[in-house]
Amino acid sequence: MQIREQLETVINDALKNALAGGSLNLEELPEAALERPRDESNGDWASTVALRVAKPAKKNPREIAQLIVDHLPENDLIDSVEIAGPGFINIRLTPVSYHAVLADVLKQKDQYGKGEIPEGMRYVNLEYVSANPTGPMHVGHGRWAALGDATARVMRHAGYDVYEEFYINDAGVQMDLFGKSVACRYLQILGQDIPMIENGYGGSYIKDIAQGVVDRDGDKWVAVDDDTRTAEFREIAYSEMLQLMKETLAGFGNKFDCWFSERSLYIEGPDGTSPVSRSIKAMDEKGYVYKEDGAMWFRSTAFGDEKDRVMIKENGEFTYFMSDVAYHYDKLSRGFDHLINIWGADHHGYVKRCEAMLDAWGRPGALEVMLGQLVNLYREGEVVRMSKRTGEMITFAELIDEVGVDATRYLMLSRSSDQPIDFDIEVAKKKDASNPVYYVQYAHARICSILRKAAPAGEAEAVVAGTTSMDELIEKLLADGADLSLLTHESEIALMRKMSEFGELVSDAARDRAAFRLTHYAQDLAALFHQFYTNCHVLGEDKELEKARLNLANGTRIVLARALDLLGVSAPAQM
RNA sequence: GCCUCCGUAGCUCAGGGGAUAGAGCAUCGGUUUCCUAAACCGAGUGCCGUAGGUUCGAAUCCUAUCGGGGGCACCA
Repeated sequence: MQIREQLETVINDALKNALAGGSLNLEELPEAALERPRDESNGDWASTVALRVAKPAKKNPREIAQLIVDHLPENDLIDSVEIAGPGFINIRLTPVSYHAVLADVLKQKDQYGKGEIPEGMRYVNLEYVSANPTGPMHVGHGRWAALGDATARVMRHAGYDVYEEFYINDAGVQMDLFGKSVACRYLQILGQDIPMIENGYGGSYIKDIAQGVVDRDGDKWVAVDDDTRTAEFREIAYSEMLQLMKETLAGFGNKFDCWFSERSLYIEGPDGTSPVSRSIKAMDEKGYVYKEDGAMWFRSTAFGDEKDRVMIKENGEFTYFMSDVAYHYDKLSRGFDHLINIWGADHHGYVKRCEAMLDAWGRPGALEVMLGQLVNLYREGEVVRMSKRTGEMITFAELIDEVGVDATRYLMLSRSSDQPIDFDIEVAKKKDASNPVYYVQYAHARICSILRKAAPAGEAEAVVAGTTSMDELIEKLLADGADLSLLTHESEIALMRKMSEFGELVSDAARDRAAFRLTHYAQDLAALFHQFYTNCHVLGEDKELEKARLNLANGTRIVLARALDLLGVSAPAQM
């Protein structure tokens, strides 16, 4: 049980005692109202319950606070209590309660801070990136890749069952244009003097794909009719682009559970229905579908959308929105409790109509759209959009190549998704204090270094050589346990206090879909470790103290590594 | 015009009802016979965009307003 919950119980008991004794008059038991004071001089925890109930209880808040303090039950959690200001109850915890936190970390290891989400809210579909397979991913997609992955990791640690999905827009006009563009380049390479098609794709990667076909197939596709060639090139180009995206994302550490094809929405099953037809039927049955001007409409205005939306055009073609209707219906039918989509802020206008369709199916609120602000790329303060090398948009793959996965992820995640990011490539590449990712990683590496030094001769070398793992070494080294009550130094207590916040941080960050908070936490924890390192020598101290401190260092390592892992950033044992 | 995100230290941003508003960077000064100085310690900076309102209490909630980003198709 976490410290907050334990404290809540204690405060609740005090309130109950005061109520039972008749010294406090309230209709119902108020909440413990615990918070962490910003200023440490106001204690480890504070309750504002006295301020909150002053009015209904018709009493001065300081008097109420005193009553609560007088009725506190016996416990080994609270060291001292102080009534401050208008009626704050400031609580200082015993060292014992912090030692229990560390013991918990050491026991639970990477499971520390794991939460539980009740059945019925747990199974979540998270769809993100979903870049069109008609070109390489740009830097903005990278932000969604980092954000989606970290969100999934954080939510999983909080107890959700997250299913990560990538929606491939492999149907529709853009795909055809893409295929035609490559086919056109192909013919040009083979000497035909033809112009690029109207609205064709201009990037040099189109030529590269075409050249690839020339190298492989020669002039095999020159003599065939246009439709065959277009279809063939569309598939070739599509699979090449998709493969490229999969490789880039895998290299970035993303693992999607599903790559969902838009085309599949239009394929009829043995029963003669498709996701498209089923989704329309489900809407129609509730009365939200109508025909007008020869088109088929969704009455989204019934749910607050500013206008109704066309699903099937007058000419019989499906709109892009139709695909989304079918896609979301399909997701629902796969049994998810909740759907989350991560979109760029430029899709803001599209949200309402998508939420409306879930209303229409009787699942209001089941879809949550996370809108993230965009990424502005800089190099030494100057805006860059184009790559110097290719003269085209800098791709996500190029960015990772230049900056590295860890720094890219960390910087992409280090601020709220409501905030646009100014990503400076040169700053991201710096390996000094101005780059927070290395600050955090360095703390981890420092801890590992201490642990290696503490190991018997030969064993550390085995780790460096790779014949045993860091985990095995630590397991052996700390097998005896230690007397954690020796950890009483201010810097030691501060570290344990920070560790005690981890579980709550994870569950809050998961609830608020705010993975970026983990970056702040990691930096705070790293800073506290560096302070501890400076103030408290570990090796060569009194044997028992050394053991206790090694355990504290290892506990810090565990939590630090977990925090980094939730961000998808590596925790190096050496730097 | 409508919708939405944002406005907090020199810069980049946290904090989103609670106490004297924080962090990193940058700037200046200090610390190494000793576990990684990629570190630590010290110093300064704020009409929390503006004006009203709600509240015991507002940077935080509400309204208005100013400024900036993004969006408002039978396009995808």
